[in-house]
Amino acid sequence: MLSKKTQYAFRALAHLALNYGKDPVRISTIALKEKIPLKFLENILVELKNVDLLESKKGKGGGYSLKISPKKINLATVIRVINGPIALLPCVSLNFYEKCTDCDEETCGIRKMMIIARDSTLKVLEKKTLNDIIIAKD
Amino acid sequence: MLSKKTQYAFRALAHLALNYGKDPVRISTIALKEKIPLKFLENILVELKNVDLLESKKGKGGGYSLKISPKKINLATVIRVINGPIALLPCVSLNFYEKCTDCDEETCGIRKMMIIARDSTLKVLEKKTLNDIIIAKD
DNA sequence: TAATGTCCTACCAAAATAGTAGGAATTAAT
DNA sequence: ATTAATTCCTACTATTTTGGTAGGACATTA
Ligand code: FES
Ligand code: FES
Repeated sequence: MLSKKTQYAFRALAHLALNYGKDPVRISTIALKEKIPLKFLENILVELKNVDLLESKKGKGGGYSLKISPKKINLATVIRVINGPIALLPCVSLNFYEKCTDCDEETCGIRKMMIIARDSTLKVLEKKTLNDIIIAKD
Repeated sequence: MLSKKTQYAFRALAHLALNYGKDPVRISTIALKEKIPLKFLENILVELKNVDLLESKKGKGGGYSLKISPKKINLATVIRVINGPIALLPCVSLNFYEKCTDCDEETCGIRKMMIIARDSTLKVLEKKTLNDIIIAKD
């Protein structure tokens, strides 16, 4: 399951997606509207900014906004930044690969199945975007 | 990601699948061959027994064996028993549903996307079985 | 009744999760 | 220049989950 932090990230990003092209939105506004703990949200938004999904402006009239179009931010990207690997096992992760201890990759049937599962999941998560989230509301 | 415990469970089950129809296998044998901590493995096997995937025999000549055919044990079942929910959010879990706090299910676009992702993942995990794991070795 | 095995209860340390606190840095308006 | 508004940074903390271990009770077979 995704962490609450990741769920918060999605809610915040969906909020910002609705404001794409408009003025920046303050953290406090997002926290209030989306009911996310303020200081926790601060951490999340900075992380998203550090990977260039968001941009920020300080001082009066400042806040956060999406750096790129909601159509170009897919769900897999967000999950990887905030939550980590999408694959079910480290040995099948594309972005966070680690060798399984005491298991031989060549002959491992578990691994082969988990590759199939991963590809099936990724097919959805890499195709669906923030834009799909906000249009799905209707 | 799946816990190490779940990965151990799969390794043990794959081992037992290869012995399906034969004599029961001792915990200590599985622990040794699959390199799983013995006492930890005990816990795992008891859990799998409690949901009727395994059967056990005590005393000399005893051990564990699959209670049903490896073709009838799918990966989703194993994951749910040892690891918990497969869905990415509590609000889209079929077997471990919980309401999201501060999020309205009717209008939530995040939820709608995660349902699609869940179905895609389940399509694989519910179709693939222990038998697929052991034949995939070749 | 002794040996062989599973089963049960309880405990433990390390890591991850879900935050909180306090202030520094930057920008904009006065 | 000063002040107010806002993000940004560092660090701390409590709770839960993970990944085990220990010791013996219970059941089965020879
Ligand atoms: S190599 Fe990763 S599970 Fe076997
Ligand atoms: S209802 Fe579960 S994420 Fe919105």
